[in-house]
Amino acid sequence: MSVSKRPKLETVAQRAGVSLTTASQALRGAGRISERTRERVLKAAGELHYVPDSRAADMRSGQNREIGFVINRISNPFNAEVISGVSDLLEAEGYLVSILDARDDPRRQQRHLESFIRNGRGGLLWVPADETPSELPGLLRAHGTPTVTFLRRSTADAFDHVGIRNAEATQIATDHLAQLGHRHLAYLGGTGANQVRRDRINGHAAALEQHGLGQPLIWPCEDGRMAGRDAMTQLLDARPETTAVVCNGDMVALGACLALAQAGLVPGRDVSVVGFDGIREAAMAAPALTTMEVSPYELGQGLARVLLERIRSPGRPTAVTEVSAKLVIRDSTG
Amino acid sequence: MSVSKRPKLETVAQRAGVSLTTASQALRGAGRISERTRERVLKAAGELHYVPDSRAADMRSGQNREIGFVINRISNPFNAEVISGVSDLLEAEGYLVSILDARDDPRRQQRHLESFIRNGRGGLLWVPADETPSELPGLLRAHGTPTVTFLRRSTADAFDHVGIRNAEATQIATDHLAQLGHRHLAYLGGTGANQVRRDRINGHAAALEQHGLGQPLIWPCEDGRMAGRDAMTQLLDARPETTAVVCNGDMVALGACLALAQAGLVPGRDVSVVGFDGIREAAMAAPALTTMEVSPYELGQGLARVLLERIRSPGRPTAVTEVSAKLVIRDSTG
DNA sequence: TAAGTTTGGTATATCGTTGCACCACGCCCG
DNA sequence: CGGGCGTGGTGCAACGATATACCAAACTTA
Repeated sequence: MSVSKRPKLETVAQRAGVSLTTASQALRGAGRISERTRERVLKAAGELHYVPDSRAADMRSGQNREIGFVINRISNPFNAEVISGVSDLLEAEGYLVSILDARDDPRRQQRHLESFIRNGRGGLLWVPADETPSELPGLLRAHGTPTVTFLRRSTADAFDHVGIRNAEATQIATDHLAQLGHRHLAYLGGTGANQVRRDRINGHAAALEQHGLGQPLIWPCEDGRMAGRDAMTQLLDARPETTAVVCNGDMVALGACLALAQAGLVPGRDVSVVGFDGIREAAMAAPALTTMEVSPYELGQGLARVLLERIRSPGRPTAVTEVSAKLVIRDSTG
Repeated sequence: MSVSKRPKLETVAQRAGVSLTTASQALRGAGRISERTRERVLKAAGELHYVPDSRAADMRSGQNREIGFVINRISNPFNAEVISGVSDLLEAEGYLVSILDARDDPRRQQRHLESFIRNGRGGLLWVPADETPSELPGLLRAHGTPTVTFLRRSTADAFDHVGIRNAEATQIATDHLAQLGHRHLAYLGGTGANQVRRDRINGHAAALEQHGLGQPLIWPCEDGRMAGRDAMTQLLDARPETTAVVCNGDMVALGACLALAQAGLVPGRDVSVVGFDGIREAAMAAPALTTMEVSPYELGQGLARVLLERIRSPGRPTAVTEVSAKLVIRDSTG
């Protein structure tokens, strides 16, 4: 089978016996075209499997309905649920959302953002990687790309932002544990010194201080179930007096529960575990996970809405939206 | 701050005091440009944060370095690992890979593919959803889009394809269990009647017959850990004589192990579980999962290679590549 | 020294589409 | 019957880049 070329508007126009402009208008429903002609054009287009080349169209019209979402670790359910929310809302508005996974690698992120600019997308949702070179925000601004940062703020806060009230959330979580009578807590998960984790640890520390429980015990680990399990196992070994952990994410928390079970301990009875995110599995796991719920799907929708507003009125001042996490008490604390 | 317009080549050329063509060539390293001039152009481009608009460039040159990957459920670690493999290889070749998650919804898939064609990507990797309207392959062919289907073949097999020898794999898995002495097996997971699942069930059935173990017991469920857990719990309840299950995926298998543990049973001692995929967690879980390993990351790289060949020589006949899954015996069988 | 060759650079057409100005025609109305 | 208007459509420039042909000057070479 030979390789067919992409059909173009010119061919459609010829087949329908009209001019290029008429064909274009007929297909778009613009201009003033008689019903009879429009049908002829539509028929010709259908027969040729014509689909307009929106790169050419966008170039001419200055429009662009492609949105990029640069995120890290799409396999994390929290991210996947956010992506669902973003996609559903933007697709309903006629946009195409394409996902670029930087996997927390600043170099990959850089490549993705440059490709993104090169391919002239209409808008960008971006979770900045931990070590983002400061020239990137400048680059994005210079191109006037409508941009919303998510979760982590870029150094230059010249963009709209949607995030979580991290300190507040971990403070509530820690307070919950303290009120249950726990005296030896730990903060489990996360690595490095990004703003999000710093805020969460600060909130944790503030609550500890409030209850007179001293300095926080920070136990870092990668994000993920297995990493959480292994870290918790080590923590149990090194600090057996620990009876409660606040986790940096639900996956880590689920891993921690796994470690407890393997050690013959019961989450929620012997050791309490609080998660963070509110992924669907948290509610279904056994034991069901107490967590600081942020409703990732809805969060994604909110994020998408902010981007739409930015696209529709580029001039407005940038806005920062922060949502509160809600303590959902289930069986992993007690 | 006002919204800046995207810098264009013309501005760069003016600033460097050269013609449009010279600027273009200097930036691309094409043509014959003196070192001195090239540096002037590069400097000007840097100062303006210039990034070429590859829509315009591709349009003129007929090139296109954007690849779309239409897949279902990016949160499944198997898919995520495949995506990593695909991205790493294609990005090294200078392509941009964007992910479109159809979430197994034929309508979403349709929208994504149409957007894809509209935006004129350079190549397509595609896991066809279960119920794919037959006009889609025709549409793709009419546009000459280099396309490789993955895992599931589209009805019209006019595309290159990379898949797994499914029947062979489940036959090996089932044989392994039969040789361990199991007599009451079940096939756990998957829904609907797609080709992949049918093949796997056929392989399972063939091995059963070979060992004189009668008809297969099919126990469907959605893909995912919690779904696998719940299905296994029901299976244990309905068919307590079952001592071994072949699973449609590692996530289901991990869920099955969860169900066993909750029922006070030990995977690999009381009931044997074989997974399918070979995701990283399979090796790290407790108990470590026996599985039919297909090395998703490498599989993704192979998939990307097939697409590259198709792009580089569009005329060659289409090829079907099938990889064998390898039985990796760990602790969940015995 | 005339003719060829290399070096460094420019002018112009072109990719596929849309925006805009404009035109031909028929009709209505004073 | 001339002017205004609505209807249906066309032609051309433009979006931002690259491909191609071409050109002027400097340098070889016979």
